Amino acid sequence: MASRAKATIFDIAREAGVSKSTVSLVLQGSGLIRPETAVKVRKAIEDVGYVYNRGAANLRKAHSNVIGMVINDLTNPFFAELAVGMERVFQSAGIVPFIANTAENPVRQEEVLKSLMEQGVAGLIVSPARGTTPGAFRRLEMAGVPVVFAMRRLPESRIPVITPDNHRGAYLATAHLVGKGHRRLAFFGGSSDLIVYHERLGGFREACETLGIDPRDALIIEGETNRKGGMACLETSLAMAEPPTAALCFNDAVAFGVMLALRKRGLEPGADFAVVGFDDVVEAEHYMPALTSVAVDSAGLGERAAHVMIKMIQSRTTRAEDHIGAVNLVVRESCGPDRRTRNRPAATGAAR
Amino acid sequence: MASRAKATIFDIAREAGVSKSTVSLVLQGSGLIRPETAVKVRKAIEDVGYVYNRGAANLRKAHSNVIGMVINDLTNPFFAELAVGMERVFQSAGIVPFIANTAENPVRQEEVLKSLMEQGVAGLIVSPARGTTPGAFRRLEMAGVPVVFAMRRLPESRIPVITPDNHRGAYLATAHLVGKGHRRLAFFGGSSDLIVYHERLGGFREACETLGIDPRDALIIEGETNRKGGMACLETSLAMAEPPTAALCFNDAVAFGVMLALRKRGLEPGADFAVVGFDDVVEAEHYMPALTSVAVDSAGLGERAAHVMIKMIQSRTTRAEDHIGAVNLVVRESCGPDRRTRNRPAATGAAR
DNA sequence: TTTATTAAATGGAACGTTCCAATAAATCAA
DNA sequence: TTGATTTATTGGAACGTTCCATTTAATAAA
Repeated sequence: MASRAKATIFDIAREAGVSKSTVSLVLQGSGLIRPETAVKVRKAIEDVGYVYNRGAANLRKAHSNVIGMVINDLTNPFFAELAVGMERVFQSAGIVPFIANTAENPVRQEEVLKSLMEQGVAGLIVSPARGTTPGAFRRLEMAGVPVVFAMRRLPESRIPVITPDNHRGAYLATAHLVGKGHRRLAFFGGSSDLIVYHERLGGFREACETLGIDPRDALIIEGETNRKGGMACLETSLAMAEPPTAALCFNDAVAFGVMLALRKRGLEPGADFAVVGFDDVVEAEHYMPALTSVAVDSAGLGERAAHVMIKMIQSRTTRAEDHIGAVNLVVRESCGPDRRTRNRPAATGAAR
Repeated sequence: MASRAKATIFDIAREAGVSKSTVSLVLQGSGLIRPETAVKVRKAIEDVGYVYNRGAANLRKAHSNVIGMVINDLTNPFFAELAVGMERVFQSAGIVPFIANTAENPVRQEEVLKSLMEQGVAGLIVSPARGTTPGAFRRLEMAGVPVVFAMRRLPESRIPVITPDNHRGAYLATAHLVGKGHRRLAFFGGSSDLIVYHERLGGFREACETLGIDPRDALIIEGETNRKGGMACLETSLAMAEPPTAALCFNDAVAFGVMLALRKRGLEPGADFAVVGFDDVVEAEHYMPALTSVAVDSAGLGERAAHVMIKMIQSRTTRAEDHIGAVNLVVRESCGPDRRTRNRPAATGAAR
């Protein structure tokens, strides 16, 4: 039961027979106090069941040891990994990250951001919700709180960004498909309100152009960025006069949807229709067939974002370099050669 | 650039030509101030770029509006859903949940808990890390902070618990397998340091007993609670003299592992070996074949936990009723009848 | 008009820390 | 011994709020 009025440093002081200042010093691990005094104080701390009041401390101290990470979709394993990567580095720096979910809702995001600010966070790592208005972060800039964007960027914003090289990833994946002999390609899923979409689509387009794919043979179908979206995209594409034989998907979830839809039609992903995903979530490896995907190392990006944040806090600046993370194509079993190609033999892929 | 010394209510007061108390009242939405004064103040708040300092406020106020949720594995979509459920109800109650991940590490958990306490949270919802010592929450009890456990419980603890009915879920699933004609059953994955394990295993055992399965035909293999663990369990079981024909898995991840391992051996999950999962994560539905699983409604449990927490905070108590959430078996395609059974025809399952 | 009542605004103390300047005690140099 | 220096400890002010008790202004009742 217990729980009398919360214990403060004064209670500790009384218990240990020293002054509040001494207690404070012990709490901060100052070397100024005599070791014996320190143990005495520490015992008292234990005895009175003291819990440190960081709010009170922050009133005097320059800044707090908490940073907020604001994530647009916690249920996406991809973002969860990002979070885990960040936590790794923050933990070893003795700072505690609090995660908040915006569920892809700008209004919710506004609330979360406000609340985190009020809590006095030292910095913010944000994967902005879709539809975030450019002005949404002006308050934070005004307040001088360091912010870094992770995975997603906002148009016309001076906030540093940590993202994978989406353009290159899409280029690599597309080139892989072309190398397998595919000539009628599709880009499935995503929508143009996402900058990531333009980046990935850009890589796809450039690859098509460079490698001599007729623009009319590069089909683009927007759609939701989940399994359902993928299924819909496939259906739409197969209903066309000359359907594609391979698709690069906006992300792995879309790719899974495409594979599901193929199976439903009695087609075998990989053999009958090649599909490449993006993000390389853990599931990709365990799928049937295993999904070829562009690995973005989200945990690594999370670590990177955390490091940048720590740097910003230490140098008390609100600016930092962007960081574009390397990507690489992980070739698995979801894209075989184009069966209908017979004029030129399929290039030997790096499948293993 | 901006960001002069942080603005306080005094700055607002000066700007608006009122007293700090008036500003405070406006901030709290008190009806005592004249509307015109209020707008004047609100304008000043905007102008000076004020951000509320909740730490300072909490120094006087009874308690804060933040509650912490401490989760043992954020990368498990199951827990992410739990989090999402909680957020839904907290949001509408105007309280902000901060999520922290312990990565199944008791030491990390200790740190996280400490940090949250120092931050002055109003309450804590915890899914304790594996290997948590019973004493780990004594400090919290002493401090009188309301705590509820979600999904997992601790031995000999008086902290209220919100969990699914694991025993019943396992019973249902086992009965389903028996109904399909299986007589040599296995329970795959999990380990005895988890109370959940004992609950689920208990349901399995009771069903076997009640439904006349020879105890020697009820095989129990512990293992990691992920895909790898599932694969290992299957291998071990098939190496036995009289291998089982069906398995109830500790959770869906284990079940996915089992299915993967079956495929690798050229066996068809469902037809050649029946497998049932537990938790019914979203993937279960989309797997190939779709996984029969015990649905636990994690989002619902999250909502429930949040409600209980709110009640506890309001009635300033640290006690509450446990809540055992209903479960139901979602029958899909991963368990057909036992092919080797021919003495008695398989009971018609509730497959749809 | 005077007085009582209500409405609006205010000053001051308190919340639990940190940190500076000051003191007290111990050690050293002369 | 005395003063200077170092080592430990301490009191007080400050941080940005809230809330109570007051004051002031406006309105109603007499």
